Amino acid sequence: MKRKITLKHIARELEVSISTVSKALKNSDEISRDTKDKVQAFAKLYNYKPNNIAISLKNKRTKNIGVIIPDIVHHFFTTVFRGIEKYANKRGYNVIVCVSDESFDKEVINMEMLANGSIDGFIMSLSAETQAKNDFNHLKEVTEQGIPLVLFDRVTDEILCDKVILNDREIAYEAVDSFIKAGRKKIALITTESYFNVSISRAKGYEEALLANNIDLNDDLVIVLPYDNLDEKQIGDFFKDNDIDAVLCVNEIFAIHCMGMAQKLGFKVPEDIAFIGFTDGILSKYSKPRLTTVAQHGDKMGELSAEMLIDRVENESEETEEVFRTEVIEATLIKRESTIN
Amino acid sequence: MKRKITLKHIARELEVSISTVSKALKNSDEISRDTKDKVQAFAKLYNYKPNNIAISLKNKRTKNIGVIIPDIVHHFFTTVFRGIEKYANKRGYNVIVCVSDESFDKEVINMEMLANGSIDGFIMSLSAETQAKNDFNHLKEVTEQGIPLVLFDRVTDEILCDKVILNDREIAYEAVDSFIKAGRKKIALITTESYFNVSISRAKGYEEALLANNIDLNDDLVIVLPYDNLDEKQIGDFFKDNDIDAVLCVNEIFAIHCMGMAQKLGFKVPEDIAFIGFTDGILSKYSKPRLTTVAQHGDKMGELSAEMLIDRVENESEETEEVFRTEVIEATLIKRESTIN
DNA sequence: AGATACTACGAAACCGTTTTCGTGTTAATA
DNA sequence: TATTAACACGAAAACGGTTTCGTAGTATCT
Repeated sequence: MKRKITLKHIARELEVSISTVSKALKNSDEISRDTKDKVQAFAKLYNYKPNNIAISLKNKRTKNIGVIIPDIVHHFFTTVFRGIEKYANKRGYNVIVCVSDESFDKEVINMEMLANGSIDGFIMSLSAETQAKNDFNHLKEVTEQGIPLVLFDRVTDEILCDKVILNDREIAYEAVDSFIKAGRKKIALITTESYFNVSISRAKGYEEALLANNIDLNDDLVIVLPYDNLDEKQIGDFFKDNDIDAVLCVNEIFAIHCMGMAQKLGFKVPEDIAFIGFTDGILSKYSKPRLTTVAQHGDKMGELSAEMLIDRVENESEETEEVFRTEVIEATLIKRESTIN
Repeated sequence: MKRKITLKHIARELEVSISTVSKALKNSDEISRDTKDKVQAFAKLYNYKPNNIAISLKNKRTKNIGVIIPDIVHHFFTTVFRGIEKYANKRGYNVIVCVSDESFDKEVINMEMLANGSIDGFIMSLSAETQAKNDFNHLKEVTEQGIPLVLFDRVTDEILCDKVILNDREIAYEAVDSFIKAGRKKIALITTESYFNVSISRAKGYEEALLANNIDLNDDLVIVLPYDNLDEKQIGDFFKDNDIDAVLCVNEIFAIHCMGMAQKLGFKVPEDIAFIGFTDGILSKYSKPRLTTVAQHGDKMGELSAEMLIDRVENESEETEEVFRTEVIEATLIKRESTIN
């Protein structure tokens, strides 16, 4: 077992000082050609690689970024993560992932674990609990320490930092508008608890589209479901008790699930009821009928988040008045069979 | 912006030495009650937290583990990752993830990035390209340096290290046997290129089950599909040209895809053809009919991998002759509608 | 009173780098 | 020949901790 070799070893072996070795490996012109050759050859022979930790300590830069997401087994977050990882790697950064599991406490613990030198900056999406509690002190502490932070998708106005969001309102408007253009008028919205900022935006787009088309809002056509543990009966009743010809769902699971329930009740999709869901995941592509969805372009969101974070990390020098950006990713409507008639 | 406070700051402020501060914070009984109180109060007031990087350098332990997986947007790997992250966090470790994207080169680069001090050990699953090339020098180098390594699922005999695998052969046997017990005899296998160790095992289980039931092997009933970019025609022809009443697919996408194609051709599932797939992902739960699958218990696999890795990391002291373990996770057959008749 | 033993703390080494600054040697210049 | 400049290198500090060891001062014991 050949242990890692250090500058000290090389120095001792070659009977020069550590500083000389360090400089020689960096091709400093303070060092003679001869010495450089000797050192470089030796280093290559023994496969010397500088110790990242030591460099991090010296530079106060880890080249690691911390990502905290509510859930990893979830298509949207997974694609965002993939975008982050891809971009970060390209710029020589590694990614440390923590999963908050939608829990406020875990989010706090994870941030604290990472905030003590392990990472140069955070990319995160708020947990459900954090949004419900409306408590962002852990984020404040981090930003006050000067650690760059980028929030994506589930963001909050309470924190000043860079953000990357989806044009949720506009795309929901567009989706509902497309229903109306196709001659549908009894349009339902299936959403989550309102503390999700994205749900609020999507609901707003839904309402605006209806109003713009002179359709009255009808509270009966809006149903709020828990994030998990869907109640079959509640959904079934919703379809039975209301006269509905189109449904916008704020996520993919809701859409697939509700579409399934509606079909079970005898409704034809899209003839009787059309469906559009958010998140263009794998379920939408393989469902029957294939589901029309809002593609959130998680990859792009992740890449952009990583770019914004790394740029800020690397330019923290310019202590100009910090001016934060909020970038908007344009969602697109992927039309499939659940809306064609 | 309050910058991070260090031992040095506290020492200077309280007019004691750095060593005293360090010991006081660790409640050393070398330090008087008075001094300890003073230091601890001050530290709490200014929210002192030791710098992880400095500790890592000193201890030669980062409390980070590196995870390299071929793909993150893939249910099985995602659940394994979740298991790893959950367990690792419980033991105070963070997880750095790199995605090899099924590429040999990326796998190598990622390993090298992490092997220079960033992590205490690796958990990985081989990329398709690595398995095809059969080149494992990057793994050898890492293990020779004494960095613990755990391989899961896609493993190789070429490398001596801890491993966590699925009882692929046995569960494939069980699946095929269940087809036969249900009266089916014309059983197809839809698999991937044979350099995947798991595909080989599954094929073996398939064959053994047939032979054990006195059914002759028929090469026509075994089809090899590329990992992505499925060819509709090829699959359609497969069902048209052969007389098939049951299909075992080595992954979920193949299963869903092929089941869809078969239905499109007019076959009834499960009446005409029954399907079983590997990976109990979200597709299987929402498909029509719902798909019978082999649950690989990725979470458990991840947890076990992390446990084995961390145990080894923390016991590297006991330089006993290294004896490596290969643990087997028992897959289970989740029976759903695609096999009930 | 002198030897001994605690107590409470500080100096310094160490982890593995980078980087500044100082210096001995040689070569070029006045 | 004395001065200066260039060259090639090493010592040491620094990053932020931990830990070993040495010691001044006081308390205890004979």
